[in-house]
Order: sequence, then structure tokens, then C-alpha cells
Amino acid sequence: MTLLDSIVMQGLGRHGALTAEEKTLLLDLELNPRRAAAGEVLWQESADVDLFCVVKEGWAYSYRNLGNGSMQILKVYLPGDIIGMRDFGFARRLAGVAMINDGVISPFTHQQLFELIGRSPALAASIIATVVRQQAMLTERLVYLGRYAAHERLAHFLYELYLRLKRIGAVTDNGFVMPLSQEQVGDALGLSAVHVSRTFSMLRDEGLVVRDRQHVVLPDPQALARLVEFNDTYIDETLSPAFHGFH
Amino acid sequence: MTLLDSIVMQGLGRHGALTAEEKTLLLDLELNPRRAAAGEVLWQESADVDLFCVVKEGWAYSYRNLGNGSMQILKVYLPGDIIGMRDFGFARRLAGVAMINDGVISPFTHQQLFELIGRSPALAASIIATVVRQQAMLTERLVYLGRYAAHERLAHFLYELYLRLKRIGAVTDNGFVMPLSQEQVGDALGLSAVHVSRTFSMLRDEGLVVRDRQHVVLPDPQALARLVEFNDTYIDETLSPAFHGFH
DNA sequence: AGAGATTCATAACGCAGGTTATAGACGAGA
DNA sequence: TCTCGTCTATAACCTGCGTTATGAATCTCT
Repeated sequence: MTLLDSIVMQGLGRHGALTAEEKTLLLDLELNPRRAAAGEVLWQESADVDLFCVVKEGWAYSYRNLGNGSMQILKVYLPGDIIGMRDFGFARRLAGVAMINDGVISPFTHQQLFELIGRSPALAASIIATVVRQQAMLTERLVYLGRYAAHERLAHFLYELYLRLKRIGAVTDNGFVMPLSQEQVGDALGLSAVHVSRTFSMLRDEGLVVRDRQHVVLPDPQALARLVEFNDTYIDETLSPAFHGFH
Repeated sequence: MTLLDSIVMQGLGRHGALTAEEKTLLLDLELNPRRAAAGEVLWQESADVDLFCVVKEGWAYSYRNLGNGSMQILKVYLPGDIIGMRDFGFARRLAGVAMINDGVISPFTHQQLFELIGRSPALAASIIATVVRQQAMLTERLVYLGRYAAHERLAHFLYELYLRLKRIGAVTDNGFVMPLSQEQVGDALGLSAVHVSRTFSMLRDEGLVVRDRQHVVLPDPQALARLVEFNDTYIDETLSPAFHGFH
């Protein structure tokens, strides 16, 4: 079992120990890895829902192309994340998904997910919890889009990435690689690329974010966390006691 | 079985016929109805997660109070909706919930939900689909907050309410009761109350929305739908074929 | 190594929407 | 019926962010 396998298992299995069968069901999700190039569209909006994907390497994002020509990025996926759960239960994709940089993904079928649900109530509950957690991240983003200024949105975005990357060991010395262009960051935060640039400069001048191309360093993560009053419930969530003993 | 019971069943049972046991499990969710007054807080942010609620009468909303003193309303709940699924899997509430007007709610426990999942894989899948559908509505809101102007946000908001209310038979002659104040609408759309008022006036001048206090009429719903390019996939969703025969 | 394409920084300008203020309309309670 | 509080409309003013533009830095391809 690789490190990344264990990340997926950590995600779905953190609500209790997994049985051997459950582990097998989870490993089956990662049987067919393949490379995916930067910019590759994994699926378009409105495409048929056939597959989900585990991200094993690289970053991806889900997005909506809007009638007015702009794009809204909904979520950034990091290694260990499952892409496509958003569409579970729908016949058609509600959002497109594209790779940000080169990576490796492992597709699995709707059918596999159903089997997993049927065979293990514990995993079914975990999947619900996973979907709910993603919803919580979306909610957090929504709150920031609705009620916070540009510098707070950007600070929050960077700090969330920082925490998620730290969880998977992709942060060293408070620094990490951030392969998104400023245009893409703008599409995630509901800002223009120009204003993202301005805002990066502002955060730099305040000593909160040092950035050199794709390399980002947060010299004082705590200061950033204070700025955005970061609510990390949804990342390191305290699981409901009701989950314990539910197997 | 009342009309409203059937609305809840419609929501959770629409992916196939329900067995007698499944119907019982669903009806059990509505055994303990009680009145709730306008403004009553059903639970606060960060409270322990103990209960979920079926809304039987009245409107409610979930919200986050922010550090900068403002509020973001996340979702408006109408009769037949289940409140609290957002928090499933968490030990603490991620958002508060309050009643908008007087109504009747029916609380049920975490435990009941777990039982339901354990007893019926079909209902478990339906619950996942329900959560996902709510996520889709949240996503739609997010897109509008990120990338659309005030009049488009408001038009979208009203049209979404119109569709949801029509589904439960609460629309007559293209009109419905909308118990939210303009301040609350602003909190939902990330706008100031003043600008909501301005925007209502604008939509009125264009003949798209007629409003008198709490009564809203959309003289030409189709025109409004065109304005917002309404994507109704998530309301009258085409269900994934994979659901059929999954019991 | 050179050419073209991206990406980024910064400036100048305009506008959508926030803020504050004021007054009228309506609703609840005595 | 009067009063007080809440809700709404509209105006005046201000600012944060979008837009457009320009040049520099960096990547890609050959």
C-alpha cells in the first residue's frame, strides 16, 4: 500500500478501524491509475456521469463556465481527494473538472461506489460524511465570497491550501508549491486577475505571504489564521460521537 | 399520511418505490412535531449535533455569524425540507438555524438516521443524493456570489424560490409569499439591504418582479429564467440511471 | 539562443455597490 | 386610535474592485 492509498483510506476510514473487506473495497478504487497532463479536461459540464476519480498526483479543479464568459472555480482537488462526488446521484455533471498540472488519477465506476455502499454501512456513512465535509468547505468559500474583502478571501484561500497540504505532507518550512495562475485564483475567489495581483502585493507588503512564481511561503501561518479567523472544523473535524460504534 | 409527509417521501423516495419498512422508517422521522415561532433559533453555530428536523410548516434559514459583524445566510428551508443534514458527521454545528416565520417542525435523532441507513441501502443512497443536491444548490449560490451582479443574484434567488415553492404547491398565479425581509435577502445574496431595495426597484421597473410587502409575483417567470440562465438540473434532477434497480 | 506566448506588476480610470441619512408605510401592542 | 418599532424607498456620497493598457519577466517550442 502506498502513501497515497493510505491518504484515501485515512479520508474514508477515519471513523473507525476498517475490516479487511472494507480495505479491499477501498483499494479497488485505485486499480486503474493513469497519467493526466496539465490542462487536460477530465470531463465537461453536462457530460454523462460515469466515473469518479481518486487523485494520486497533481492538482485538479472543478469549475463552471458561465453565460457571461467568466468561469467560477468551485473546488481545488489535491492528492488523496476524490473527484466527482459532487455529481453522485445526478445523470449529468454539474461541473467540469480539469487538471491544473501534470498528475496521476485513478478512475472508478459508479457501480463500484454502489457496491461499497451496499457492502459496508460504515463506509456508506463515511461517504456521506465526506460529501458533507466537502459541502462545508464549499460553504466556507461561499461565506467568503458573500461577506469578505479581497485580501481576506485570498488569505483564507492560501491558508486553507496550507492546512490541506500539511495534512498530506506537502508543506516544508511553511512553504508549498501552488501551481494555480493568478487568473485561476481569481476564478476561484470571484476576483479579477489584476486584483489578485494587487492583493498578493498587499499581503507581501504586510509580510503575510511571500511568493515567487509557483512557490508560496507563509512566514507566519498563525498571523494569517488570525486575519481570516480560520474555522478549521471542517478539515480536522471532530467526528460525531454517534459514529463511534457504528459498524 | 398528510400532504407534507408525502413531500418528504417524495424527496427521499423518488429514486424508486419504497418498501413498507422504508415508509415506516421515514414516517418515524415525523413523529414529534412542535410549533416554532418566528425568529426562534433552532440551534446555534457550534452547538452539539443531536437533532435533525423536518420542516412541516413555515420557512427557516441556516446562517453563519461572521467576525466582521455581518451574517451570511446559507440556505433557506421550505416545508418538506430536512434541516441539519449539513452537520451530519460533525460533532458540532457548522451553522445556526432560525425560523423565519411561525411554523411547525419535527425533530428526529442522529440515531434514527443511522438506523435508516443501516436498514435500507436504497434510502442511504437517497440521503447521499439529497445531501449532494443541497450541495448543488449551494454551488449555484456560490457561482452567483462569485460572478454575477446584484440584479442577477436577486433574480436567480427569486426564481429558485419560485420553482421550489411550485413543487410543493405554494405558488398561485405566479405569486407566492416571501417572508424574508430585504435585510435577510441581502444576507443571503451578499448584498446590503439598501442595495437589495434598489435592485427590487430595478426589477420592478423592468416588469420582471412585482412585490408588495411579503407578496411576490413574477409576471413572466420565463423572462426571469432567461435573465438568469437558470440551471434547474438540481431541482428537477434527472437521476442517474445507476440508481434504478439499486435496492 | 531566439520568437512567441503566458504570466505578472503596476497605473489610470470608471462604476457597482457599500454606507449613511431621512422620511414614509406598515404592523403589533396598549 | 395612538405609539413605537420595524421595514422600505430613495438620495448623496465614497470606495473597492473591474477594466484596459503597458512593459517586464518567465516559460515553451524549435
